Amino acid sequence: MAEPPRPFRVRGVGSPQKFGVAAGTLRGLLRKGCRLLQLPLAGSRLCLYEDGTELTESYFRALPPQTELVLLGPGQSWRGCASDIERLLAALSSHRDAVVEAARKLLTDERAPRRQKLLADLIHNLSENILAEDKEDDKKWFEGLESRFKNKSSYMRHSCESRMRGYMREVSGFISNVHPAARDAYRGVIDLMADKLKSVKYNGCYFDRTEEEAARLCTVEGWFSCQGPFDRDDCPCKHSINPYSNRESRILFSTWNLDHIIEKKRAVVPELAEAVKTHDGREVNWEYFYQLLFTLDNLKLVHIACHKKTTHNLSCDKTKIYRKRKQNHEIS
DNA sequence: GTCATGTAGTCGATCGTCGT
DNA sequence: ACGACGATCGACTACATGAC
Repeated sequence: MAEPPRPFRVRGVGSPQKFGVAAGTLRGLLRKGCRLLQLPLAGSRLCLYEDGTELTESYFRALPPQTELVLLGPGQSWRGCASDIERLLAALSSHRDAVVEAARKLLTDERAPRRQKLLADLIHNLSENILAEDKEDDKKWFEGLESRFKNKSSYMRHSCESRMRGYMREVSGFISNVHPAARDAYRGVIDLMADKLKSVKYNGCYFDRTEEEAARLCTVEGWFSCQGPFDRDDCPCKHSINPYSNRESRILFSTWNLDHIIEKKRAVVPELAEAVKTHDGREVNWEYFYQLLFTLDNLKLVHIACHKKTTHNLSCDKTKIYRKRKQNHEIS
């Protein structure tokens, strides 16, 4: 029985131009592709654009429609698009200073906003100094910051710490909304959480690229990836940023948010207030609330476009609000 | 408009370290 | 012991966007 034709995107090695080609079999697709790109059928193969895997008939049948493919003529090879990008980057960076200078010259006379943006983005991308860490090696990065900051990582740490302190402040500020009879208990929980926060240095490690891998949110070079909206597993736009790269990225990074999956103000803090009020002799599991408020268990780093300020409609896990009763007595 | 979600920055008090 | 200095930290201000 003949397979129904499915559409694919086919390009050659030499040019990025893509053609829409439909076929039901690998053989059929190859034939049409060769005609389009004027390649001999003998010795030509098709492979995945993404990683260069050569197609077999059975692999072909499993491909989703619109998969991007590269048609290889005899003797040609394709190692995947990564090599494409890397070739481009290598070509650019070997003439980096010259390219930047040329782009700057063009930009001074450029009036069209679209071209202005392209040039500015190019300059921006090429004038990064990602690896520089200390102030003397990248003075521009520190412009506008307090003089006490001497290296990039310590500033990034500070910015994370101050976010955490802000959360803590908000928890403390809620005490006026706590039932008067429960305020002492609430204060007790605040103190425990504050001590814990202090002992882990306000989780400043999340933004610090010099931290060990398990502790930081970024790569060792300082790249952060958007973790996507609270109700998704990934970022649909693949947002990423390296605030260590230049001053502009540093400033831009401040618009990225640590978003509480279970919302701090709508859910966690009110639940904590309720828990200390109606504990019925049970011990409030402050560590659970600590996790929700201050740790990556409940925090996602998101690009502002992935920050949904709408109600999340998530509530705390009722089974974790109180400590489990002790099964056996402690021996002192 | 108000309140919620976030953010950065300034100011001043306090703490800790270092050198005299 | 004392002062200088930087780091730390809370209180405060100001800003943006979204929901209602």
